[in-house]
Amino acid sequence: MKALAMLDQNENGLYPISETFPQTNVSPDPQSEQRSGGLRDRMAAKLGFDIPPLEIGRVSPSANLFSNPILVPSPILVISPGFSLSPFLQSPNMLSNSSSQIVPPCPIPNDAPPKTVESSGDAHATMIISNNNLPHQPIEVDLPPQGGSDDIPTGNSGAPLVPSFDSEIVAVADVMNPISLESGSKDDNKDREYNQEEDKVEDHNVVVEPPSRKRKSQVESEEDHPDDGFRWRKYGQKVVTGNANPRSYYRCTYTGCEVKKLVEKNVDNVKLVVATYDGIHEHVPPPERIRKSSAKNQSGSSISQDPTLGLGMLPSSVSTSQLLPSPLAPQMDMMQYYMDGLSKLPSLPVNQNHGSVNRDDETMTDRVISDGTEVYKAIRD
DNA sequence: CGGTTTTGACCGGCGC
DNA sequence: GCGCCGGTCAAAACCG
Repeated sequence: MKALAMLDQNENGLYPISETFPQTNVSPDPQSEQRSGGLRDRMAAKLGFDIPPLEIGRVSPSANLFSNPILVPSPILVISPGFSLSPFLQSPNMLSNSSSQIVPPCPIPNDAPPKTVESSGDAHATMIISNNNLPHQPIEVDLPPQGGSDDIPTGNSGAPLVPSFDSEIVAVADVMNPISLESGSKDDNKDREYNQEEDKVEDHNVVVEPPSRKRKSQVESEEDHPDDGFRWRKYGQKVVTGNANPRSYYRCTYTGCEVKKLVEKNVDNVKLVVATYDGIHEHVPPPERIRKSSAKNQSGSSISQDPTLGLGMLPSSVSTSQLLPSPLAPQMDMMQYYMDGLSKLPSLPVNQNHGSVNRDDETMTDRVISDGTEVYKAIRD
């Protein structure tokens, strides 16, 4: 999302939320589609590939997710299967480290070629981000099957409520320099195979349905098990071959949620935590965690800084009315959640120099927060 | 006291 | 069949 905002950066370096979050205009605005389309066109022009339109739907995610017929329908984002902003919001690195910088999903000038990375896992795409210690840090996100997924709830429009990781990641991979990560893992072969698939995608502009819903992220973290907004219960730990650092096994504690997470430290860099998510949360993060997140955000330390934030989560349905009682609450909560995420997004300098911190980063971030808050406030009012 | 973590044991898949 | 390995179980310990 932030990356999208960046792509639409105006000459002042600001990212008006009205364009950054065209879909946040919760009222059915016939012009919003037009605006969104305009932004989309500009982005598409910059990115060099066609971006399916974002759709705004008034659907009841709760009805789908929780089968509660009385809940007031709440506006949620319905992202077209062909495009989703979720990776940007979900990108832990984007939300985690104020000093980290994201390589935008578009060709950017750079003095030196980014550290080569390749998608890993059986269905991963790769995003390259940088950070002070790791100039180009990969985020690897597994791609869930597109469409036809039994367990991914869909809205009235049929678009998945669970954020889609497929095509947008592929799109990101398209315009970046996906290459090889020095992982040496036994998944490398599969990685290469999938890269070939991505190449096909690039050739034909067709999204290939990935076979796995696993998602893998490699993030920097001082913690062995960084908080990601969800509650996990550790059920095992094992030292696996090829890595002296033990691998920890976590299960989501949410009743009925089968999502699992494997966390292990990178062999080469213990500051890198590799988190592999198995499954997709079809529930929202614990409300207290969200509130805690907001509170912590203001104090500069939050779960949004968690490197693994959001992977495998369900941000577009965060605004279920189960969280807050007011009919307006769902919208507010969603907005707050997005704003929380936005507020933690570091600035996205187009000109990135090997992870060096843009001196204007903080200022730019502040401005973004300020603008976003103001615009959001205006929307709310 | 309820939830979480720890940790050794157990199980199934896979290669030899 | 055997051993290795990754993943899971479950009881005890720990913690707030």
